[in-house]
Amino acid sequence: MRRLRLQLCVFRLKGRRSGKGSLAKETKNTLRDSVYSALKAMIVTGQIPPGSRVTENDIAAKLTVSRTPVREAFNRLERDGLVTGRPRQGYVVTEFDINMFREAFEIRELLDGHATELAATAATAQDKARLRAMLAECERLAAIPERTNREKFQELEVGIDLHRVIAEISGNVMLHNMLCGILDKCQHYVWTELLWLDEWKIARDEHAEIVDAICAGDAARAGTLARAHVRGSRDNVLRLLQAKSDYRNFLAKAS
Amino acid sequence: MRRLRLQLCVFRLKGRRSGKGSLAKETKNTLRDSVYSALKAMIVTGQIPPGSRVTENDIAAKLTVSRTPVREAFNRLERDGLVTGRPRQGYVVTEFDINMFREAFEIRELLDGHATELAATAATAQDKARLRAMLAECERLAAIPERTNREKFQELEVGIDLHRVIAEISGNVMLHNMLCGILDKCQHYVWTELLWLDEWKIARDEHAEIVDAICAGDAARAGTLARAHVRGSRDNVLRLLQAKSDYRNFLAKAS
DNA sequence: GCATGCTATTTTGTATACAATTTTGAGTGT
DNA sequence: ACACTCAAAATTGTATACAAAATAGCATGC
Repeated sequence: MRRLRLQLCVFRLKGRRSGKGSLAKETKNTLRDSVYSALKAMIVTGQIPPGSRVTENDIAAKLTVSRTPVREAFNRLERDGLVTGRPRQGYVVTEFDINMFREAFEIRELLDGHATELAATAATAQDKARLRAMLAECERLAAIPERTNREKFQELEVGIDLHRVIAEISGNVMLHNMLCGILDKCQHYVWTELLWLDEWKIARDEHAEIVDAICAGDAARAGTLARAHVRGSRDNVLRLLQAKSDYRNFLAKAS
Repeated sequence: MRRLRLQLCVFRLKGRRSGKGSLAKETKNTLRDSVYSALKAMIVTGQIPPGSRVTENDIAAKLTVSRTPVREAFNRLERDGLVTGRPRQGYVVTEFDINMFREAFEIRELLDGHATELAATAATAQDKARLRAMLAECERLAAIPERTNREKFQELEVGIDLHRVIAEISGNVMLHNMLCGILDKCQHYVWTELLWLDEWKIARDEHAEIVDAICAGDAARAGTLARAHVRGSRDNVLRLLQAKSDYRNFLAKAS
């Protein structure tokens, strides 16, 4: 059974402090929250790969805290679906499950579509500026020549954050929270499974169209575009997964 | 600030062991799970009223366990949105918030509608029998003459469970989980805020129509009915809340 | 050489002890 | 009578100790 070996953070996530060593008082919340954020960041970015077993002691030692806050963080992560734990067998980073991926996108089509409709009605001038700025940031990151995984990941993150922000603008807090939960999982999977493929590409044009519709206040069009975008993303991801699976089968047959 | 006084269970929830005294090995899972179930049942049924402050020590003492499993249960409950806790100020059973109620029903319209569509396609003969049995149970409970709150609550619970089962039949596990989370909250509110009103009535006929459509395999009709039913429930609840609010205002003005 | 059973280690589950912070309340001064 | 201060109590946050269970490794027997 693969055992976790915590690697140093390759890069920092904006906003979140991905803790290595003692997580100081940077985030002056409770330790539990800090551990939660740190672990979540490590999982979502694939630094702790899916399927790896994670023990409380290791994490506690790495982060130089006691097991208690680590346990509580694990509880929350389990609730998020990022780790799965059975009674006395510890926790495992949730493995990729193509069926769950399908389910997630099926729900996203509903929720994202609705959130985008609401956002088109509710967006203030400030909100619109914020969305446009995110698009610009995406463009900037995409235009960097010979970019590394770091830039690729940043582009992915901004692209997904765009949907989080749209959900926030919708004004329905519960909707926002639910979508964020789903997006965390998707991000985790996309990053760990797909980003290494050269063919990966964020649908920048689709994002731009959606933002345009929101800025124009055209709720119906924004919703339609968003739903189509989710379907497109799903198909794109499933296609890549298929290619990856084929490749693996090819390797297996060759050996 | 109101302090919690745990009351004895007035009646037991089917399936769940609502723990009073030491929660024995009935559920042979971990203590954390037992505490979680017990607390959740107490909150959902309003035995611990919204707004009451809940301290770890009280619960731990009542259930004769240490604070550790209680803390972990609180963490999960907070994640469910049934209690809200601020860093060093303990936990409070989430208070009723009419806006959150609106948000929940807005999302339910999407998710319940979709789940019902899926269920109409996916339901097996066994599933259909199960749904019909639940309807029959509802009828039976409704027909009891001079029924007490106990029967009223049971009818409510079966009526809500119907939606949980439909979501389960849909086959989309994530959808099922999300809907269950929302329904828990709604049940909690309906029970604590509205059930005392005589006008409260479950829409038995609407439920029957939905089940009929599912059994007929008519996905489109089932979905349409489900969405209309959710809207109807929302309007019904909001109307009752308005009446309650008016009543309170009347009392306040009179004094 | 392989399977089986036992022990030893690891790891989680629970309890308790301690620290830090917030709340409460009494007491004092105006 | 009211407000303010400070101390004591209560409560959560964290650490550690102990118990129970599961895993892993080794030895033994076939």
